[in-house]
Amino acid sequence: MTQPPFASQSATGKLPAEGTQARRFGKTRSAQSTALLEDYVELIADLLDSEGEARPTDIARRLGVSHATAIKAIARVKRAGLATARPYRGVFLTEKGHALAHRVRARHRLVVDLLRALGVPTESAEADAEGIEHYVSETTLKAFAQFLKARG
Amino acid sequence: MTQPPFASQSATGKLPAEGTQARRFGKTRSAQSTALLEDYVELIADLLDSEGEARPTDIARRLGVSHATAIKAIARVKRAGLATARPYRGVFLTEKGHALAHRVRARHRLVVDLLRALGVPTESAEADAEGIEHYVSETTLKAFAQFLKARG
DNA sequence: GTCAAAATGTAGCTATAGCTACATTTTACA
DNA sequence: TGTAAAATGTAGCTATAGCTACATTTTGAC
Repeated sequence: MTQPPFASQSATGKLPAEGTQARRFGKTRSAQSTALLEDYVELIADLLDSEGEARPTDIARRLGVSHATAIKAIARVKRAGLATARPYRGVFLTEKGHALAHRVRARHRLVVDLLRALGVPTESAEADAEGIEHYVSETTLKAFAQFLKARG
Repeated sequence: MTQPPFASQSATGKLPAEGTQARRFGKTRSAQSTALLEDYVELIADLLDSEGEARPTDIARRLGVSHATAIKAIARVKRAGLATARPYRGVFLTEKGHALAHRVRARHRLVVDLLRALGVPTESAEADAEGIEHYVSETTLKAFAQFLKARG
């Protein structure tokens, strides 16, 4: 990692209250556990739309993991009630899975649009959004939407 | 593994090229592995500044994890060459650790400042930044700084 | 229809990150 | 100074996420 270009003026060096900080980190950790589910559900939805089916091998290739890893993750997605799959048949989303995919897609687009509005090149915006999107709260999403609306 | 005949990725244009998408996800995954190191290093630096020492119990309490979990993580931080610690003595940062802490702090402040500039309430900005900051590329950071500078 | 290749599934390994329970060392104070 | 409490460290459990290697099922070419 390299040096960020600027330091801001709002540095106080003060730690937040213990409980507050612990709550924040805890939230961040639980967000990590849902990030994978969200990535899989979004990709399954995309594949269903564009290919008509979502196969483990395609999912694995898209995510850059082995098919064994993908199959295990798909099992988790199924356990979470987001998808269904029968052996040697494709993966399908449940109602709940479709709903999540819809939310995740909208959020992804909003994050990408915001980054681009701030002058981030499309490639970087898409790449960074992949990580960022899982950690953006509803409150922050609303602020993003407001900002984009305000500036046309 | 060959491409199935129907799996042309230009079908809808919704999905990025396979390799591109796999690279993005891979990057996101490796960012996750460094996120924990960054969190610990930043907190150790903060504690060293404000308390004069960084003790495992304090670190654990701040992060909202058990002290055993913190000690294991500290071992990882040491293995990464970012900190030193002798049994029953506090944790200290190496040169490398200090440098990382500095970069991580600057990045954190920049992300918080940007969110606030976009109208996100301070509480949400601080909380979301905790997750977001680990996934913001240098390119995006530069865009953030530029945007903040432009609007004074 | 057979049979090999591709896809899918399973087993078992590593490493991380969390936990509780227990052991050890320091520290504080009566 | 002794001893109990606090802090620290260790052991061992769960679960996730990755991998390779191998087994099974489906598919497709002939």
